Amino acid sequence: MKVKISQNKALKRKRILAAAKEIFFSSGFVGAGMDHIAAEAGVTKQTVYRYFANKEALFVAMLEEQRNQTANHFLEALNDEDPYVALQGFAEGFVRKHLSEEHLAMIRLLVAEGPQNPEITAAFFATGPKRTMDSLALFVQERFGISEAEDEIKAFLSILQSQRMMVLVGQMPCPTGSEIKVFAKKSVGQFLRLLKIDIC
Amino acid sequence: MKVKISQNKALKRKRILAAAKEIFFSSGFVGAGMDHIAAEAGVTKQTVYRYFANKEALFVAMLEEQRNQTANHFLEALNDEDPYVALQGFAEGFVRKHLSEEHLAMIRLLVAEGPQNPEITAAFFATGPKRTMDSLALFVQERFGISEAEDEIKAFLSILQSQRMMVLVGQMPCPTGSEIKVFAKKSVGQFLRLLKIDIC
DNA sequence: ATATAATCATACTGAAAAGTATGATTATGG
DNA sequence: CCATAATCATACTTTTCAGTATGATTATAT
Repeated sequence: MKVKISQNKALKRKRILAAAKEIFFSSGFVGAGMDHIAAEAGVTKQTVYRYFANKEALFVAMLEEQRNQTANHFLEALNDEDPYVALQGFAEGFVRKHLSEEHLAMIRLLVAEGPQNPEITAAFFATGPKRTMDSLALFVQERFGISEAEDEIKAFLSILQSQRMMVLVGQMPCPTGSEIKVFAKKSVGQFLRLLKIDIC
Repeated sequence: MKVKISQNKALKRKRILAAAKEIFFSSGFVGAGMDHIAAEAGVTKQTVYRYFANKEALFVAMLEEQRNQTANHFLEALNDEDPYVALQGFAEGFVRKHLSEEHLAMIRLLVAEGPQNPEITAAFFATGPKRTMDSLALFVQERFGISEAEDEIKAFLSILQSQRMMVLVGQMPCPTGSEIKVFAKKSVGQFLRLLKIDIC
């Protein structure tokens, strides 16, 4: 009983990329096997090699796919009319994203394979952080009338990202949703203090 | 005579561990070959296996060795009579260490192999950060009369460590000595602002 | 000095995994 | 309906590498 499967090439490509993501994320670049990826995609190894020249090409294509599908929707929170609510929402979303399983797995891959392929990691991180920085700079300019706050913004983002490193390195377990809320609130408070804004 | 034996054995062990460090750091856990390590140590593979049961045992032993030989001498800077000089010295030493080639290589190894061997990374980071936190807590208590500054200290250390992540991930090149100085100064200023200490 | 233990040199085993080959089978387009 | 391209199933090649085996050689111990 063969179900008629649409042999759409783009679909099959996506299936292979999804399987590659699954396996690369869970096993790392070297740990992932092409047979394994093919099986996960419900496809033969030869089919994988018809779409991608070799393992590294598949890896890079998968990173590309991932980067294109990843949206920084936490920036939208900055549009809230109340600037403090906006910051809180941003901080929460930012931390949540940077602690997501997908993001952690990606960081692990990039940190591990980074030295061998520096251009890959550089490309992946080229756009994201810059846009976040710019959005925050515009935000503090418009809402608080503060310009030249680059150092404070960098510090803010550093604080928000600190848990990621600790989780990556086994210093702490991945925090829960409510723990993230508390942490985000504290961090926003520290950001405001750095900007010399007294909230109370 | 017994002493002489153990000295020779200990020496050979150290040579093997040094070679392992070299190769593991430059090639990663999987990329490092036992033949390669043995050659680097000027020893036969069988000798390596006489001292260490297998690759993973050698890896763990190497991490242990590294941890024991790594001193947090940046803590000594906190003893300076001028608290601002003390903080500046601490910050500089802290950043410099966390950007050293050795430390970066170690982080890469631990982040990459972390998921497979969580206990290794946990053990490695068990003592260091805690002692640093405690020393800083004592410092602000004694010098500034501030207790309960845990959140601010965490933020300070997060800021100081932020460049490491960026370097690891290819967002920025490893900063020079003078750039580290400038960065440390800025960061100390932000720490003081978080503590509500007005320096000017 | 002689037995014992450590090291050397070299080769082998076994497993894993990337990539290839091939003939059969199935889908697709004209 | 037929030709062509894609996919399947399976097996093979080749390489790499951890770990083992062995016999020779050197150091250490009693």
